[in-house]
Amino acid sequence: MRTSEPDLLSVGQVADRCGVAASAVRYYDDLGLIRSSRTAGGQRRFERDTIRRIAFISAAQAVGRSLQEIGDALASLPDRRTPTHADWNRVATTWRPRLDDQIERLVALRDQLDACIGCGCLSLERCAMYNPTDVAASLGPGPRYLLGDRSSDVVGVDER
Amino acid sequence: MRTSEPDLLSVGQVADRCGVAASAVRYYDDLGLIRSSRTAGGQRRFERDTIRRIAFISAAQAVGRSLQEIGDALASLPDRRTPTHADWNRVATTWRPRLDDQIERLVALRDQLDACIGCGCLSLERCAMYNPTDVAASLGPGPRYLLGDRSSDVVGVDER
DNA sequence: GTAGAACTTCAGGTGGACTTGAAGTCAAGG
DNA sequence: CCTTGACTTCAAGTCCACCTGAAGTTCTAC
Repeated sequence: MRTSEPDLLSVGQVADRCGVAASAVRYYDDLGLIRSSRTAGGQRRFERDTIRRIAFISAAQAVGRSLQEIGDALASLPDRRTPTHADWNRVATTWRPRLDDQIERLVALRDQLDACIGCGCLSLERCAMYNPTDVAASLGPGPRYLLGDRSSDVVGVDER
Repeated sequence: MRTSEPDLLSVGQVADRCGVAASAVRYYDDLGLIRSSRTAGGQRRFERDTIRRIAFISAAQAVGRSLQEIGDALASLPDRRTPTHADWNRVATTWRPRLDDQIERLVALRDQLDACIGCGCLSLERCAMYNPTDVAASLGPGPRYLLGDRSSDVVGVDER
């Protein structure tokens, strides 16, 4: 049973606090997204700021970032001390433009859907639907999109 | 060699025009997301409006929709005739609120990141980072997020 | 000191969206 | 008619982000 909350947290404690599975916590640890020390018996122990790192990981995943990208971002956090406001602020600052970008693209897509599907045009050069390469990048690596830029193929043919 | 563009398109022609792989086109066909007829020799042939369907599929995937969801949406299109403006409009209309919602959540996350990481607070009850369940749904099924709602665990503990 | 919850590693599984390769068939230009 | 590129099916492989289960070990409250 877990009672008090000491300075170092076990896998299960971290998992509970972050709302992720223990297996995920171990996985993040194996990937180096979070750090752990070990007890004499070999069990993982985490600093309390690990919770914040995992919160960041979850939020970042929720907007489509891969663990690879997230790891890159987290790499800018200090390894040997608890991150300060300034440390986190640096991470937030680098990500903010990406979020802005993503929002922009979604808005563009929505507007295009209205203007384009709505009117049934889908005229090839102009249409976001038909030239989705720029949109594909907006969510980072989710499914592979395979949207090779075939603009050379796109001659203004009426699709009816 | 593909020369003229007849009324019915082959897998390769559709793939080229849509910027997706031929294997993907076949896959969509197998899933019933697009329709095909067959030549005497058993080769697939697609109507030209298939291009539009695939454009829709690609765009929808790019914003995180699964093929399942996309299939559901496309199911409202007529099977035996080329979709009209009104047909597509119906699809656009049903999806618009979802896009709006998704945009809203992203904006909220961005603002929270500014307010929350920026200031270093991450105070548990208030923080979008720490209570990301509502955000997880914003991109549909991508990676599984596992963000079980543990708000009961979230007692205002100072994370330092 | 002991029960039992929580931990360990490791191998293998899952799901979605395809891709790849093999072995064979079809279509169209010369 | 023949070549060649494009097509066919089917089985198996890939990638990511984990999950599951087994078999064994550690931790902690009593």
